[in-house]
Amino acid sequence: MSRLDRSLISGLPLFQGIAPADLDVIMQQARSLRIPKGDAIFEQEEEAHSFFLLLDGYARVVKHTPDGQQVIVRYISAGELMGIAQALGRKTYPANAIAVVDCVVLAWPGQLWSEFAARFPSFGAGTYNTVGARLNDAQTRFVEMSTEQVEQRVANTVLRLANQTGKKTEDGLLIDFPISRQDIAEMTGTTLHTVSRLLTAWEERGLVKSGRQRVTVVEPHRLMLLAEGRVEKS
Amino acid sequence: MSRLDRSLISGLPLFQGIAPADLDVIMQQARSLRIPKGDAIFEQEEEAHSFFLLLDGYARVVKHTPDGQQVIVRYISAGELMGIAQALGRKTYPANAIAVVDCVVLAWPGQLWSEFAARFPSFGAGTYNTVGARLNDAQTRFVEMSTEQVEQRVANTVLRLANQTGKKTEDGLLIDFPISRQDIAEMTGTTLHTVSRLLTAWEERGLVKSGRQRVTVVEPHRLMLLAEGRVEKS
DNA sequence: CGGTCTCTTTGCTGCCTAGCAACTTGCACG
DNA sequence: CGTGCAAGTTGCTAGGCAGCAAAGAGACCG
Repeated sequence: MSRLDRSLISGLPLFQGIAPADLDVIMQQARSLRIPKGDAIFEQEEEAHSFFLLLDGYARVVKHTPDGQQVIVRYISAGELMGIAQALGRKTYPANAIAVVDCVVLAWPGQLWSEFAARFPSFGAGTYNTVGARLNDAQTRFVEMSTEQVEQRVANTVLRLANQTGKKTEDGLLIDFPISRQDIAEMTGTTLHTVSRLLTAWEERGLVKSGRQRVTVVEPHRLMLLAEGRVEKS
Repeated sequence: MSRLDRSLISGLPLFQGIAPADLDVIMQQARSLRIPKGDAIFEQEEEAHSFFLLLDGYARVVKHTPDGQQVIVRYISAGELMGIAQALGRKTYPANAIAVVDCVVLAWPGQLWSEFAARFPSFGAGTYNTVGARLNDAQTRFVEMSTEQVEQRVANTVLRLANQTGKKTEDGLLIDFPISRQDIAEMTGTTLHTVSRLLTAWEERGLVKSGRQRVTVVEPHRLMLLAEGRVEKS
């Protein structure tokens, strides 16, 4: 394991207002892990032994249903906490986390969470803001699933991903990690076939460009109108 | 306003381990409100001035979509906290809360939340357990919406409500507050017509009994099988 | 550079369930 | 005790989208 320097985390909002000496203390107790693309960071039902900070890469949070289907709950970007079951009094992780690309994560033993939160109030508050945002997000997506049809849901999801991770290219906003039609289907409660048809239709209208494991939003504004159901469907 | 005694809250899990004298302090800062059936306790987008404890009754948490549809996010039972936006760093309430029957709530000014959490760690931890449970619930329902068809979703929802609030009657478990077909539809992303058809079909098979604003689960076990999709549909 | 595997596209069919409309039931209120 | 309204029921139709199947397109590997 390499030496862990506080500079890895000192720029993150979560650690603002914590003294450099304290950051060193925090880092001393962290382990750094490299997770190859496709490997699990933690798994559903597993005992929550650690909590994690994603330093680099992207991770996918996935829930499995009893009958073997899977649903993508969210994507995690670099700088975000994950696996914070302890903060919510849970004994096990509620989902799987899979590295979408090669990732670097920091891991701390679970019982340290409450210690950190007590010693560094801004850390605790920051975590709970994250939790609040995720709860809000989960409910928003539940409302979407309840009230919108597939095309609007897929449009909303693509827009969210582009906003969360989009990299500017000459064509538009490119989603920054490999994402298949199947992945988008698992986020929106549809099938890869339907997603494929939609992306093709959108591409013909100039809204997006897409290819193998790749989606670029060309015209966010028009796609947003479509997501809101205020224009003709494909 | 009537005198507020600590006995109103001393039995709740949330306040276990807090000294009677401290409970008195907590109660001194509370206002007690009676909310008639149908009135709002707080509203979506409104500034989060208070947080609440439902002392008696049931409340419905509802989100409105921009185009005027509404979705029922959850029901709150007596003894639960609600409107704890402050705990998650939110400035406004994320949804409406409506009294489903005449309710009694305690309200505290929002800024007291962090004070309580700091002085009474078990209170803070209890809140976050609640938040964790709600996040988990929201994600579970999202997965259901993604992977199950209407009949299974309605079955799951009716079972959850019966478990959460069910009163034993000679027929079975009766959901303890008035709930219409439309309400169930708004929890499951379907229409009142479909809910009506399902309840009728279930009643013919002896799984439930239902009437105007009333649902009784007669055979939870068989309904559960149906919810899991392991038996023939109606 | 060819073979293979995964991802993607696309046509066709069928079913679930939304949407509409008309009718019935039951509760509340004067 | 009748009247009115909200809640519930039910038949019919249509459409959105899943499911299946087969072919096409990249990417990776030896």
